[in-house]
Amino acid sequence: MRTAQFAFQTSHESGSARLGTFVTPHGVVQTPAFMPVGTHGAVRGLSVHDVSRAGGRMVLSNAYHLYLRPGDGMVRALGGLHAFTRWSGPMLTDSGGFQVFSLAKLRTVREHGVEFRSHLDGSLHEYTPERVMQIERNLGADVMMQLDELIAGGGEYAASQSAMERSLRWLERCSTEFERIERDGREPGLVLPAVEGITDAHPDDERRAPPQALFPIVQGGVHEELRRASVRGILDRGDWAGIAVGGLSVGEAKADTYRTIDVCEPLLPRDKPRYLMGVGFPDDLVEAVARGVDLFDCVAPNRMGRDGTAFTPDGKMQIKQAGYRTDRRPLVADCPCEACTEYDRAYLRHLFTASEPLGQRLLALHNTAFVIGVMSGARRALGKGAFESWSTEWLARYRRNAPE
RNA sequence: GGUGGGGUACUCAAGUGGCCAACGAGAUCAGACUGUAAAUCUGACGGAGCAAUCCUUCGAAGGUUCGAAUCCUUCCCCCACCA
Repeated sequence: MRTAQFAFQTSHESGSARLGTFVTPHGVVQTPAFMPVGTHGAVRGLSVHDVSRAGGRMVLSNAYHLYLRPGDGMVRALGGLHAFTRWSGPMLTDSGGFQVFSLAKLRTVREHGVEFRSHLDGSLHEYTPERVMQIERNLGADVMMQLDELIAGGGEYAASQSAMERSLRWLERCSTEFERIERDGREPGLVLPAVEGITDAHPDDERRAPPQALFPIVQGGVHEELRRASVRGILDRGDWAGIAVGGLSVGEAKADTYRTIDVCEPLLPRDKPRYLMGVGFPDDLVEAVARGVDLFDCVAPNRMGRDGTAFTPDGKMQIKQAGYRTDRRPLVADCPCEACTEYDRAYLRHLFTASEPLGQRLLALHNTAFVIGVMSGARRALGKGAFESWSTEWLARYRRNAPE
């Protein structure tokens, strides 16, 4: 595995929390870090400049969605995901494992793979671990995720076990295919779509995939033995540039989420980044950093902003509330984002009541900048050796007005 | 002046004797969203009450009926066409 271009180092620790540096072929990410989600090759509503200005250093896209549209071969023919989207920094592609879960009504899971009925046009697609590796290789993100299977939060032991064990078997197949492509180049039969201006869609040196790393995903629901077995199974199968923990924040109680991270953490290699998939409520981020997680992604900041909920140091805020009608204050005092420095709450509320897309964009931008800011706050505290007091105070303030 | 159509809750708009405090939509208010089928979804929306329930409503006033937004009479407005 050409992981030489991937490296991870920690410089400070506080309990399980770590301050680290994740090196990828497209740049360096200081951890803990939040990765904004750009499912279709764009962080919804935001430009790459918006994301960059918000402090984003690494973003993700989704292999399943890009495979359906515009097609992974098309992305490759257009120069790969970096060139296509103009995001020049580190990128990660999720495999579509989450869609096995979220599009449950449209698919059938078999050992060989997943049969998907496209949500776009109803066409049938076979999605195997091998095919997913080819897709993610064609997309060309720095980090690619294995195909996995997850089940709804708090799932039964047997179902969790079955999904966990299948994820391990699929990891084996993903890994084998990943190495085959590494060795033999991309699948020789692939005919790339014709793209104007590109005369030779795949010159010889293009046959070799760009340096990429494959991350395995720990599964096992909220069952401790299963989580431990999953981590052991993953580590038995090789050395990875990073390890993800998946299948959390999918409906289970927060206490179970935290407890499950606690179960996995001591077993995970200390010299590799840990990526907690799909977690991104501000308090969950801080709790997970305290439990040794380095990387996060989540659609919630963007989506909740789009739907009118803003994150603040004092908890959630619903900008549509009538009380903000004449509120001239910024959304969050001292927040450096565009929404907070250029506009006031009364105007932002107005944009929402008037259904102006600008309001959605500004709150999505703010929330994205906010969670990224929480991560940089955590890094500063770690660097000063003050993480424990910082996180305690941060969580106390954020939750002070919470109803629960 | 004549003929026809119409006035329903914040707005638009169903409803023509009991199942109507009154379909539906919008607006408004509140809430939810965690590896994005999400500019989505949920709830409230005449008043009071935790609730059973009670009170006030369908242009106005009378009337018929066990019972009316719905039927009758008169009146007030609006629209179209004809003079």
